[in-house]
Amino acid sequence: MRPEPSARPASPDATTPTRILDEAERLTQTRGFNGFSYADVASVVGTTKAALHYHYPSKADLGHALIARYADRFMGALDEIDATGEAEPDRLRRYVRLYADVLSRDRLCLCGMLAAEFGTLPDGMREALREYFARNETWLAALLERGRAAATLRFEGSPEDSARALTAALEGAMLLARAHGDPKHFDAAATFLLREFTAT
Amino acid sequence: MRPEPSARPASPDATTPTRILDEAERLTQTRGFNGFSYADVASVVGTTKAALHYHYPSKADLGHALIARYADRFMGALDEIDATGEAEPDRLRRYVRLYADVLSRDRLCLCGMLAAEFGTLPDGMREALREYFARNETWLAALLERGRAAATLRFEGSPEDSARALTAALEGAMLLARAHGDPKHFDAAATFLLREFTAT
DNA sequence: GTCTATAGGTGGATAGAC
DNA sequence: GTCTATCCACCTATAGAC
Repeated sequence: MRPEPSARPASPDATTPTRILDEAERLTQTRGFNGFSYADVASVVGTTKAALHYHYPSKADLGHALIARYADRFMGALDEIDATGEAEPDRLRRYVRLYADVLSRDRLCLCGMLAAEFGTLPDGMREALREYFARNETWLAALLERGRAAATLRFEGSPEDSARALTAALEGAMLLARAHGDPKHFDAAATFLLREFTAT
Repeated sequence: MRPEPSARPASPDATTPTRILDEAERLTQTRGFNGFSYADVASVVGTTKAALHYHYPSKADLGHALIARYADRFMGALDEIDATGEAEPDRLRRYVRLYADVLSRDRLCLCGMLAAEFGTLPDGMREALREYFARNETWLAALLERGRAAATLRFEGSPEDSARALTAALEGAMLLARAHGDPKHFDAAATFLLREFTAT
């Protein structure tokens, strides 16, 4: 593969499995799960392909671990948003910012990337992906419903459908912002979406 | 690779370059540009890898041809929409239906798929992709602007930003509908978006 | 837990006959 | 234009020493 500009481990003090996941995650978010090899990860982590296979015997195992950790972190971030106790429009803005932060680090959503590679993923990873999006949308739908009940958010149709549309729009906006080479395109799309839900 | 259920050429009477493009297009839309090989295409077309390399010397050449044909067809479809002379809301519905039709054939937008693989694409294909989305959004922005002027469409902000948000949402909705395994998720998102633009 | 070495397969691409 | 045969780089994965 074409080597990345500065291929250095992001967290040199972490344990090996963590450093492997860190780099595999970065590569999946930038090049896709099919866009990197064990050799790519090993060269950045500073170890060998065999060591990777010791921690993650098959690439499907690695992929499963990637989704599990990413999902845990994301759900953790949602818990933090809930813990703020803010009103729904503010929580919604925080939710959108989660995506913007990923893009600002020149990455795409790990699961959005994997969704694009859905046709080549092993069954286990497919199921984990569906689970991720389902939990994501369940949380968002609950937020939308509370907001509508409190008259601070406005939308027609079911909260579930609106949550799915919003998630899809954010994933697509990340995708196209990167293709355009301009993160501001994401912000414009995000502004548009937030306006639709918060307009009086 | 895991062979597809029914691997038969879709257009057995067409010329070889066309049949190659047909199958490469199908594979890109289902598995991604990095998710298939010349051998995969050759086996379905009923020829050899060498014959493919005769028509498309490198995979980048093949990719460029894929984008060019897809873009031509898509812009042709936009011309047809314009030729109907319908009001903007109806044209917008036709535009959304273009995406739904692709999904109904168990495919994703070719360029959306390539956008996800952006990090691994050669420069020429990246440029062609940007061009595709730019033309797409220009057409859509013009439609939105006319609709707003005629008071048949409603949105805030610039037509360009709204067009980008809409395109992104449709691309993302295709992606997630496939991951969920349910095309109805796309329809729900499309309904939501159309309602936002056409609500009185 | 990490290494060297290598197996076994597939990737894109080419040479040269027909 | 299409074929057979082949090259070489790279892929995932394993064996076995340390």
